[in-house]
Amino acid sequence: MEKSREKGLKLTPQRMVIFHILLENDRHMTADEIYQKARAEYPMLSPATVYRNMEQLVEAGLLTHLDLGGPSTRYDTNLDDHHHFVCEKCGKVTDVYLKDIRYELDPEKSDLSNVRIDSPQLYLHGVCGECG
Amino acid sequence: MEKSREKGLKLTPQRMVIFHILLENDRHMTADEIYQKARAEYPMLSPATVYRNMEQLVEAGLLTHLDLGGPSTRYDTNLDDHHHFVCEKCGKVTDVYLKDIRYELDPEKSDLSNVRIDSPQLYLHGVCGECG
DNA sequence: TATCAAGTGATAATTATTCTTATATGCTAA
DNA sequence: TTAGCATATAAGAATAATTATCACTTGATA
Repeated sequence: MEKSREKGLKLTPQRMVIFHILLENDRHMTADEIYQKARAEYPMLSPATVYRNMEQLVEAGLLTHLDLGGPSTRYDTNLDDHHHFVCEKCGKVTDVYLKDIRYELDPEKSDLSNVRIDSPQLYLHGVCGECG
Repeated sequence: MEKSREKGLKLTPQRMVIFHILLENDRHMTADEIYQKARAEYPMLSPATVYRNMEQLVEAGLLTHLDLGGPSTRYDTNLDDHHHFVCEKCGKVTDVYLKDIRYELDPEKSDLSNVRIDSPQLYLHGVCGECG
């Protein structure tokens, strides 16, 4: 029975709390933000558990990293093909859906002929409605 | 003489060393990488001085932050209008110059009509020639 | 010359994260 | 049914990156 090689993620109470937080909140939280909220439901939760679980969820393909400056890694629960707008003032992140994106390299300055591009990610920086 | 209100950045020896490092090296260094190289030239240099100066240079418009996941902030000395390719394997960052970039929002899902967009930044993730 | 802003090194402190260790839990094989 | 293993955990130590604090220096300015 080839069963033993599976490394399944068990659905522990801690994970259920984390899932719950992820479902109820903003899509672009840091591990610490999740930890802070989760302790309300599960006070003995340890930060290490949250950090560990977040990375496991990334590996399992349920989350992705979001790289927006700032000290802490953010996680994105939105797995759709999308992009981001970031407000420079308040830091709020908004998902941006595109119908189309196309870009043309400047061949004199950039040669990407020998690289494999997986995913173009567009980050729109600016000032949001509330701040501007 | 309206001179006293200027807050000039003095050209201290420490700053000269930092400039020197910035000119001679990769365009996407972390503050610590710069510190490590700079101490060779100026052993009593303090890390705080490097971190402090890097942020001052950003404020002065001579550098920009580069947001590429990973633990440390990177600084970009290239002020041209450009974008970045990041190798997922080795982490190397390559400047990408575009002749043109255009994107079309999906109006049903994204409304950016009340935001001001300063700069679209394209990040191309993939695998570089050496790694792929 | 007294003053002051800018700048610095040393060090403490903070933040974000990871590691370590001892322990728990539930499945699986004997 | 029970030993053993993989998965998981809390707690706290440890680490890395960065920032804050403080006392001191320096060069320009009033």
